[in-house]
Amino acid sequence: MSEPRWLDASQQRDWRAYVDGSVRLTEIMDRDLKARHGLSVSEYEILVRLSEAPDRRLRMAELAENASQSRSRLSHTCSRLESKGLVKRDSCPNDKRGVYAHLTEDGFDALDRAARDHVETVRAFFIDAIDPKDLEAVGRAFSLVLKRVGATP
Amino acid sequence: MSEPRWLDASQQRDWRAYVDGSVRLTEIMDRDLKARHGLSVSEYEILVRLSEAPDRRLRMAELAENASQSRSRLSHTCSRLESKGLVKRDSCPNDKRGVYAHLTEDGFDALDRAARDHVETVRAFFIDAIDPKDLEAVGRAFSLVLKRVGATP
DNA sequence: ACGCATTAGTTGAATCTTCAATTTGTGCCT
DNA sequence: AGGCACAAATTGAAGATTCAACTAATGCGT
Repeated sequence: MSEPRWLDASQQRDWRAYVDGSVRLTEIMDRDLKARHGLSVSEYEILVRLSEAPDRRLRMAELAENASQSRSRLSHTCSRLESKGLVKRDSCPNDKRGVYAHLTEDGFDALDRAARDHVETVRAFFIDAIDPKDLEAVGRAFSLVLKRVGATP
Repeated sequence: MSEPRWLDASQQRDWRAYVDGSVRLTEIMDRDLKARHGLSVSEYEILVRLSEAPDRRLRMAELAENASQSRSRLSHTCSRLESKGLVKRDSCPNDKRGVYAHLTEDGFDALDRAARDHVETVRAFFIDAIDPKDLEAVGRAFSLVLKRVGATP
């Protein structure tokens, strides 16, 4: 019941800048991807992680983990992606409970096209907006956040 | 149709760290606020902005802008907050189209309680995880992102 | 003062996400 | 082998968000 340790003025400013900036930024990314390629950011992320996996396929649970999504959400989103023909699911030989999601050719092509535009947006609103030293600091900062969060399941 | 300028390895790392870190972080904030106070992050943000406004009230459009939400989303969310008794809306004397949203006493109390816990979570997973110099860099970085994004309506 | 483009805000339907329950299968323990 | 706790994935309903359409009021230009 003690008085909480409030943030000091500069911590407050930094936290707020991050909160506001990141909300606006993802909104832009989302609009852009949706308008130009009909993909939401979370669909895009799924395609990215699959494209980087060996054989372009992953177990659902692993994909959920990589893409920072709940399993349920991934199931639903995968169904949509599957009906668009970008992803295919089939069952896993070893573990009969398991399911592999993998990129189709169309999925790979769609990702390739989307990524070309997406990278320009990332540059325009993030990379090019930030001083290179600060960008490295952002990287360090969020790696540590990630670590901290990861230690809390 | 030219080859896009892909990110170099360290830009890639930094961008990814941010994307993953921020998704996980907001997920934690959301769970925490919801579990302990029955508020989503976006509801919380609305209460915060109202609490800081003169007379604890704002026009809907201004509130939407401050809280980085679409007007439509704000309308829906405000309806929920209103039915919880945390916010009240009444019409604006000058501009008959206009609506003021303002914090109720209950709303202020709920925010006060939530903020005390929230600040601890922000510390635990963000402020305390990051080197102070890097935190400042994050603040600078996202202020610029915000500026860049703001110039694009 | 009239007309008309613009702004404030809300609404309902479609879409997406979360939550809790369900199904199916694994693997340990005895 | 039988029983049982646990893990993988999906499902459907409830809740939240987006999108487009709508109402109502303002204010500018003539």
